Amino acid sequence: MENDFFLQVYQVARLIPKGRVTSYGAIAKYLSSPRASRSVGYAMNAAHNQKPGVPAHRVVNRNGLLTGKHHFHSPSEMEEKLEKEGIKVKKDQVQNFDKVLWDPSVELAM
DNA sequence: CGATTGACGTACG
DNA sequence: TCGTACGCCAATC
Repeated sequence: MENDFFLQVYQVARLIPKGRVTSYGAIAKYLSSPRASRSVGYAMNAAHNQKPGVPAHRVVNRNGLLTGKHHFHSPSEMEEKLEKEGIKVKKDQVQNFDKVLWDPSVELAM
């Protein structure tokens, strides 16, 4: 359904498999708005208010950089969770980003 | 309704 | 290769 743009972002974010990450642009692209990467990040800003708990820590920028870690309860919580899922994070930078990258417009396809 | 902001992305120098 | 500028989309003031 054509829920709010925010809702779609949350839905996709929850679909991110464990040990995988995605980028704001990838989600935006999946929402038929490849240029709405900024809105995706904005949506994540409200993700804190979501009850289900959006795995925003699995969402990073195009560079695989944890740009949004500063918005978590703790700036280290993001990388800590990522490493906990098997993702290697080096100084806010996701290692093997291409390997752990989970693109909804590719994995979910169609 | 207009202006500003933001967890981005791409282009240009 | 690195830094700065501009554009896009949605929400908030």
